[in-house]
Amino acid sequence: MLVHASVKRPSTLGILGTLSQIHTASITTEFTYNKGLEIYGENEPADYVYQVLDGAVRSYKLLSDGRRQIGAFHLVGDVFGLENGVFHRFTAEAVIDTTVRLIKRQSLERVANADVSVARNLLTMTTSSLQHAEEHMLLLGRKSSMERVAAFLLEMDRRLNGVGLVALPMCRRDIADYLGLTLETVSRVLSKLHGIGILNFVGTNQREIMLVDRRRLAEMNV
Amino acid sequence: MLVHASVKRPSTLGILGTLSQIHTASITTEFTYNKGLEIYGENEPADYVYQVLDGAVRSYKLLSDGRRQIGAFHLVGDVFGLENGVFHRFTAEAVIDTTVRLIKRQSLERVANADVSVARNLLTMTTSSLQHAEEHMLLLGRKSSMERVAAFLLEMDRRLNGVGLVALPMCRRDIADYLGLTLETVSRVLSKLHGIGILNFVGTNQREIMLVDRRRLAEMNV
DNA sequence: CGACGGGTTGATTGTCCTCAAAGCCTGTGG
DNA sequence: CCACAGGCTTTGAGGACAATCAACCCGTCG
Repeated sequence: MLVHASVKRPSTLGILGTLSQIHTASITTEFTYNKGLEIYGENEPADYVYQVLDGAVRSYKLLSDGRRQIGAFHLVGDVFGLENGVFHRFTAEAVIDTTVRLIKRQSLERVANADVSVARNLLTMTTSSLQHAEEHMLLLGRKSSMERVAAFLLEMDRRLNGVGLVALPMCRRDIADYLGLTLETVSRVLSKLHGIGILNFVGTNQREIMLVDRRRLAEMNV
Repeated sequence: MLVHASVKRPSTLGILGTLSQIHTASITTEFTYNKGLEIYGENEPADYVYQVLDGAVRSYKLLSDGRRQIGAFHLVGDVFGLENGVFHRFTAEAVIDTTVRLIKRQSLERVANADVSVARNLLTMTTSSLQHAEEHMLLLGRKSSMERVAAFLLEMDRRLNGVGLVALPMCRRDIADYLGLTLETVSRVLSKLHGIGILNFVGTNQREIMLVDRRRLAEMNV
């Protein structure tokens, strides 16, 4: 695997496209990370805020013995690395080859201090991260392996257009570390869901999943 | 148990005492909830924001079959119910008799729209909730029962003044639902920690805990 | 006193983890 | 074109940790 990151064309878009209020000359840059590359590390200075243009990113924390908890996957369009603080609280890595747009945190803060609507936008994005984390605590604390996987598939379906055909960018281990399970358990549950006719595997690798019966899947998600 | 809530003296303090920027005439009110009383329910309109003046509050979500995940305990000084949205995402209940200060969400938003420093304060509070949730995902997803209880005791010690004597306001079931365990497991782990000389039970009920060896406790928290 | 809420402890069960092996696909190099 | 290595996934067997079910204890309060 190639292990390097390449700078692409700089641009002067509204901040991360999402904070469209800012049409001042805030310079944003594009950057491509190869699969597996670290974008930033936990406790590193949070100098930039990112948006996924193509690909997928995992944000995770590690325990000292290597146990990993993925807090979120960031898909196309998602903003991540917005810490509202000096340091990153997660490590972020490219799940597959991934292109991001980035902007200096300082530029963002400068504008937010002057413009209330931008500040409110930062608050909205932070709140939606919080909401996701709150739902995920419920999943991690109280749901069975079956319920976790069902919730995961429905979340991915929703976020990847919701057409019932889910092309997962991440491997079983990533899914497991997101759901607080082992990769074997994830694999077993998926096999079981396949066995009872709720999903089918499409194509050659096992990452493309057709949700045959989303109603029944939703029922498993309590 | 008495089941009623009583209004106390209204006051015109800076918003919740915490958002001290607001010395406008934003009316705040005090209110007392008896032990076990609901302060607001999940999905109810979020008309007020609260601050604990005395007592303790639990915020939780329920699954349809009654499984409960407590997302946070709110202790004296903490602000809660700040949803930045129209609806509450948790149910909040008084763990013990609890007095809160409250302010209308609308007043808060009105000021935040005019004053960037207030908006930034809302963002800071939301960010610190997010940070707590992120740490808690790691705990719920990847830590053993021993590690969870150790983390809990250290968190409570820190938030209740950090003198090593922890007077827990909540019962074992609340702790369990916060840590993603059963009350029996919590009890067993506490007994074990007592057995190996890390903590002592003080007084007649089992809620007052002396942390004899915080260093060793911290080591269990990975 | 007796009921009740809260806590501890014991016995057993069950879910998920661990360890292990094998299959499949991709890419690489002869 | 084939052989082979490596990454990823599945599947099986056995084990461990926490859940479940149950009994009992202790204070408090009516």
